Amino acid sequence: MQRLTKQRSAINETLRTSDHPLTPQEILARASQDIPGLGIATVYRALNHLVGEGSVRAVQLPGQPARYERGDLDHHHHFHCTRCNRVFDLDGCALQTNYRVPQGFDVESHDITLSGRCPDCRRSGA
Amino acid sequence: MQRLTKQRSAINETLRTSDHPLTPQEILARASQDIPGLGIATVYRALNHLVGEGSVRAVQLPGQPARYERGDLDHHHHFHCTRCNRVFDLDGCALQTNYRVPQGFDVESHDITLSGRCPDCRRSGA
DNA sequence: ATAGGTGCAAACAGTTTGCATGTAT
DNA sequence: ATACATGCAAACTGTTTGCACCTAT
Repeated sequence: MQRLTKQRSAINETLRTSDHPLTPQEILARASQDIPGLGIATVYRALNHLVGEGSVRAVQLPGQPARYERGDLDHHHHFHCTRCNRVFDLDGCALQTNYRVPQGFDVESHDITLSGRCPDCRRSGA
Repeated sequence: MQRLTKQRSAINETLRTSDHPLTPQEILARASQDIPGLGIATVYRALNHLVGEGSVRAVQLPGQPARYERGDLDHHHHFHCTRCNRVFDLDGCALQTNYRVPQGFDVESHDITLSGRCPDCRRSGA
């Protein structure tokens, strides 16, 4: 039901070899080196399939285009550099362990994004 | 330098009397009752000004259009119901107090969104 | 009087979809 | 052989912008 094409392999491979989440455009740029003529629609379709399967996860940052990362990573969160706009993985969970929501709410998941300056931007910029 | 027009008053009033963040479309719908003919561009422009001033804050949820809330609220986070798509305010900070990022990162802010089912959807839906 | 605001429509960015063609199975 | 995938372009959604007109100061 799921066909393995060279485009999907290239997209998968791109995700698997990145140490941080990538936007569809970044994935297109990288995978295009292997598959000239690759279209952005194909990237989106592949990503949606992979997300559906669970082998890829969408990383949605406030006010940013979606980024994607492999789905087999341990639970973690992200750091968004507001200067260079890069996203870094942060290990572990930053949610307060005893945080309680009001009665009746059923929490199924959580997203945490820390923002600020990454080491590079801190060193060079102000 | 900042002119007080009836459209801005209406937009401000809409935000000030809501107990949860509103999308530009929701703001338009509500404020249009006072100001017939109000345009969506005006809503966006007013919101951008207000955010710039700090009197309004943007609430960006993963994969959702931006929502806006008054800027004078205490630090808090949000709950997003994945069934009805409503957003609720959660009091207090849910960030682990002793959470540390790797050396060199400068954390300036954080966003936390809990997702799941709200009491209404839990009661009715599955 | 005039700097700034408004409404409309056009322009944009990110994402999805229709369709004819191509290809893994 | 055929069901599914691809590439292109058109469509869509959320947001911004250009422009002529309007209005709070």
